[in-house]
Amino acid sequence: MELVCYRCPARSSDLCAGVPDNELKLLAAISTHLKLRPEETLILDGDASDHVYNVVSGTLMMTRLGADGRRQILAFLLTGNFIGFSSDQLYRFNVEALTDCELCRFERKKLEPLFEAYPEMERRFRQMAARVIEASLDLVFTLGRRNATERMAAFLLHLRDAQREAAEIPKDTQAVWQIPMTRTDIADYLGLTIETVSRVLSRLKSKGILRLPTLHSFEIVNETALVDAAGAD
Amino acid sequence: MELVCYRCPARSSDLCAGVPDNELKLLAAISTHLKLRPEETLILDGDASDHVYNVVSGTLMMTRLGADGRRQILAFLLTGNFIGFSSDQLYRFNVEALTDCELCRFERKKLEPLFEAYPEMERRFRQMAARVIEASLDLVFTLGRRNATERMAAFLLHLRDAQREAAEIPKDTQAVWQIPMTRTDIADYLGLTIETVSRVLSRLKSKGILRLPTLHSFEIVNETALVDAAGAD
DNA sequence: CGCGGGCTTGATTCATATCAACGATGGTGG
DNA sequence: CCACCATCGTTGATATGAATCAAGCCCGCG
Repeated sequence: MELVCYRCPARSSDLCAGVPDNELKLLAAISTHLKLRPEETLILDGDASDHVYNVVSGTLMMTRLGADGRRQILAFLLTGNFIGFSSDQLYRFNVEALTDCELCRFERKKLEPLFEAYPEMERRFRQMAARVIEASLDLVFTLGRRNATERMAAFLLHLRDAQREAAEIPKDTQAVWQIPMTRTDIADYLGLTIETVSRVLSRLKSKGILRLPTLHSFEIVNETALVDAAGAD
Repeated sequence: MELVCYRCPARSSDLCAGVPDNELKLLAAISTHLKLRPEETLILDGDASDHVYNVVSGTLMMTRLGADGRRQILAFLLTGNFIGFSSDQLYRFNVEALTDCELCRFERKKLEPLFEAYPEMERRFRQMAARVIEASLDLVFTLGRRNATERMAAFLLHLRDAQREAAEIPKDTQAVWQIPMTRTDIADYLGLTIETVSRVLSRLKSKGILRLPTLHSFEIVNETALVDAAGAD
């Protein structure tokens, strides 16, 4: 049981990093493992918020649906990310798997006592919340003040950074990065249409800034130009 | 000294509500009072994040500036709101007063021990963080998926709700509400231009949905129509 | 081999930005 | 107290970036 946590790819996530190795069994005792296949739903808008999750592997997305079907993707969730901040008894968003996913699931009310026992864990939890706030505000800036090209460029750089970090790849490594989501998902994240996403990618490619070996991968050929295209910030 | 907290308009804010009356002196002991005049700066991008704040009265705004001067307002901060979530040693945003403001200032490192002593306070702090996350995600949806009219309508309803709550005004009261910010501020919050804001307001007014007694106040004449105009969500 | 879903590309439309002029309002100094 | 000016807001004309409408492509799969 302990081994599960020891070998967990999300061991160093904020949630778990606050617990010392020798106390990991406490975490393991209150957690259950969970696997999801692509398109499976983890949380539906309106679900009771009595469980929280840690992403062990895979990619998920957090979405909100407007009454008339408009969809906004609020966040993509990758290895190490925490899911479950809620000020209410109910979740007000959906979470859905994009790829095969492994998650760690905690009952909220069992997790909370640990915060009293391990102030370090609680401290990290707060930092985690702060990071989520900052990520949301970054997206606010992007949606409020960047044009289509800038949004796309910033998104790709963000995707790369997340994968770099998760895989601990050194900064100057040239690599082909994954795009785990569809064009539609990207559009619904960046507040654009699928056609605009496609056009902007084509333009970045034709300018020699990107390579797009497959629909779901990219390589940055000219990083300077891409950073430049991401613009103000 | 204790009296200051007892009579504080933000006594029931999340930060302070976790502390029982008889322990208020602990909060008072580590807090200092602060007044700001309109346009004064509380936090500058890059400032050390070693103080946090509670808004006692007045309105402030949290902004981010792009390299080329583009500005996005990330949040308006009203009575009872907390300022200071940061995952880092530095703040990555500005906070500026819109009106005369009173604030309560805490040293972060003096506040944190209270969380251990008062788990209820810590619990409320987490809830507060969750609310900030939800507010940011609401704005993400607005910027990503609503048109100019919908943004404006949603914003006005939000302004009303915040004031209603702060002043504890019953739900069906007809009233003139304040608009503490300029048209430029509204534009920079909603990801629009000042001209568009102006036009949308004029249209809502000419349709008989709003009254605009002064530049900085509004009255909702036809609430149903306004809610309708706010659209999907 | 044909079919379908996801994607790209092109033509056109439309919402909002931009550019430009004018109007209101509030503060200051004569 | 009034007149002036600066600032902020409104309104109109035009430009433009992205949405919408419309084919057609590509690749995996039955």
